[in-house]
Amino acid sequence: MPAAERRELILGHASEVFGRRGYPGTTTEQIAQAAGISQPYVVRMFGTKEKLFVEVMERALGKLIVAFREVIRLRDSGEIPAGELGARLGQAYVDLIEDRGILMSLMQGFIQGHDDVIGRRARAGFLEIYRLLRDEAGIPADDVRSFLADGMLINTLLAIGMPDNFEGDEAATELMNLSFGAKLDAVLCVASEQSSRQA
Amino acid sequence: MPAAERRELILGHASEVFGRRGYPGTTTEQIAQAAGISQPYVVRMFGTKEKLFVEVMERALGKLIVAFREVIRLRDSGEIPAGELGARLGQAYVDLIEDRGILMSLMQGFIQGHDDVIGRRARAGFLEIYRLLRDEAGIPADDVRSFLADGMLINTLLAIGMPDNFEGDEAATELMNLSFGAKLDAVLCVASEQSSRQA
DNA sequence: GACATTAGTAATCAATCAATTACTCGAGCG
DNA sequence: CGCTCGAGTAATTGATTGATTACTAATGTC
Repeated sequence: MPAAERRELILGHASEVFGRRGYPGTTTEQIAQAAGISQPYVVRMFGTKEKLFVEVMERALGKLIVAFREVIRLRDSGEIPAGELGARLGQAYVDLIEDRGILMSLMQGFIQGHDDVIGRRARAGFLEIYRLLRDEAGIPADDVRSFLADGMLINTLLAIGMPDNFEGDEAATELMNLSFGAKLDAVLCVASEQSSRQA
Repeated sequence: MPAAERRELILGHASEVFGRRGYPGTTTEQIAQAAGISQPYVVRMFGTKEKLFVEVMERALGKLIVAFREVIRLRDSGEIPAGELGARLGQAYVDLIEDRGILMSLMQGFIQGHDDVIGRRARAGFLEIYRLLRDEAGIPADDVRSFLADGMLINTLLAIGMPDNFEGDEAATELMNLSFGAKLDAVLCVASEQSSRQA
């Protein structure tokens, strides 16, 4: 397999494992197994575990930005009404759950703020999103804050494993309905897929 | 020093270190150093690192619940107007930042959802807060969701280290002003204290 | 004044993990 | 063929880490 392809394959699996277990909680061996290759090859391809994680974060941030920019483009070209911008951005965010590694590995980077390298990149990334929504999308600052807050709640619910473990709990069901809206079915579908893949 | 007192002292320091570095990223040695005792004693007092972390989470959750219940009591006894309940609860939450370990160790537990023991406890704790606000405080479900979202954004901003590294960044300053409100000064004060303590 | 009991520590161990080294295998190619 | 180069692994290593063991020093107390 050509190196570029293998690289992207590793990044995809690393994204998932890092997203689930966090940066310090993930071993390069776990990533190697997920990608179906040997541990030394993971290290060799990215230099260090830290560099791999930073690349995973950058890839996730990139996909998030692309998704948001596409919605903004649709608004600018008049394909969607300006009043719907917020709802469409929210929809774009929730859609990203389908590749859960994207949102989760980003979140895992966010809570690694104490780390010099990862923390710096995480803060820059977070502010990049903030500016994108405020300046490029033209959303009022406090609405951006509120939008980001909703996103962080979604991230937290995913990270805490709520979709995989809410079995019949009335409060959990209600909270998830309110947080994920119409996308809830898709979220649960992904959850059951991932549970079975893990087993 | 009597064991009970030492225990609480260790829990306090463990809360801070776990909150900053996360569960897998923290060593029992780091906690021992912070508490000024030997590493084996930390392990002996709590059995395992995992049990210590669960106790840290439980302690943090307990303090959060006490703070919220106090606000609800003030509303019930008429000492604060019912219309101010949400604002007062928000204030109570932001006040907790002064012991940053409380919010951060809880957050570190939330993103450990994949772990059987910690994840189960984290989910139960999160739902406990949800029910407290909805049932005991009587807040409409979607307002509770929104309140929790704001809390998760605050947690994320703290975890990402924004208060310690926003130096002159216009976007970061604006976002923090919007998120922490009047409490921003106190947040930054704690931040500088912790930075100097770390050095 | 022996004797527990409590509050700790020093030394060490087994396991884990990221990283390095030294290889192997196969495809292209002159 | 002989030879290199890209893709990959097996074996190993040095450092870290949670946990265990075996101790010691102080504090009552009968």
